[in-house]
Amino acid sequence: MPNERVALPSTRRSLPIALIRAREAVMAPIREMLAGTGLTEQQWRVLRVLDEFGPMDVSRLAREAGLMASSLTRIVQTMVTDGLVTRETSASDRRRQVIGIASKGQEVLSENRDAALAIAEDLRGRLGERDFERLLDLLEALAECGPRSNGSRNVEPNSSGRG
Amino acid sequence: MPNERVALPSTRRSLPIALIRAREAVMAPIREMLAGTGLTEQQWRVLRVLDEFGPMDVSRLAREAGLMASSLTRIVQTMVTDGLVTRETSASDRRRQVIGIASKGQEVLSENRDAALAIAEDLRGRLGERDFERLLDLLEALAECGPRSNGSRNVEPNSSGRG
DNA sequence: TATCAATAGTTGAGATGTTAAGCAAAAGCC
DNA sequence: GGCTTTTGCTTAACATCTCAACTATTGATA
Repeated sequence: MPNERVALPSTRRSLPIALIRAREAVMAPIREMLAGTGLTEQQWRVLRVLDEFGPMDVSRLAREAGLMASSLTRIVQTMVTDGLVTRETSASDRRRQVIGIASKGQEVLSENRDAALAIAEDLRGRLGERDFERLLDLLEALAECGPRSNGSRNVEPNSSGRG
Repeated sequence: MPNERVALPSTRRSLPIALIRAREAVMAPIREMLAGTGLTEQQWRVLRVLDEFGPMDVSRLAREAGLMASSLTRIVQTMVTDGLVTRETSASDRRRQVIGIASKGQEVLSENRDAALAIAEDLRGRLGERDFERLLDLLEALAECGPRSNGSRNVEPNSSGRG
């Protein structure tokens, strides 16, 4: 029998779960599109960002594509091997790795541009122009009120067991 | 240099990326809360669902918690080992595995209930009551128009009445 | 009864998410 | 210059995601 003591908000109206379900629905057609290319959804995002803004270092690429730097390191390694992107050390700052689109990456983008556009417009149509924009605004507001609101970095020096 | 041929929507207004960023912001305080417990965010969701609805089989648990059945199999295995949940074969259908909360799971829930409630209310406050509800409605609508274009799958009559 | 299809759950493999630790280059300071 | 701190990226370890293949049970069928 469910616990009645404090009544947490229902998981049916839980933001974490709702965000996961929504992402699942949004990604379904994109994954279907990518199935024929051998790309993962993350690799596709990397190409999309580089296509929009041009070559950039790993840090910015991670930020723009919504990926963690540690994940991106591995993703880029695979993509370099597959001829999708290029990677070279920056001349002005040898710490930075500048990532750019390689020929095969351009091919994949060209071949899937129309399909991707159709998927985006279909989604926009289903939700409605107004709700679509409102949703993006709300998600952006949500992201803003998170980690970057201020310092307040809670440092708990614990590390209890659980190896 | 960016490709100009068709102009895909900007990644700055991309739903997949926006959803990931929003989830990141929402999960940050929850992860901080869970850091002291040794639970992952998925394990916490499992406990939350079982706490709200009581024992259930793996399929429904996966649906309610927004997890894939294959992931849940492994998550439950770990949680059984850690004494967080129980697992027993259903008497009426031996294919089904019924999952319930174990004593240690109840403990974790009790110990973190207040903190979880505070996090949820803080988020609600930051976004504002109206936007918070609107966001949940929009995310639900998005999830509905995804894999099953069926529509009308809504169980609750609260859909989009108000402005 | 034997058989086939559907369902519930599990497992395997490869890729990503998450955290912590590590290294090299750059920036700041004496 | 020599020293310390910060920054950018990488690696390691473990958990999860995703897809595909698999087992076991159930239900339908002849």
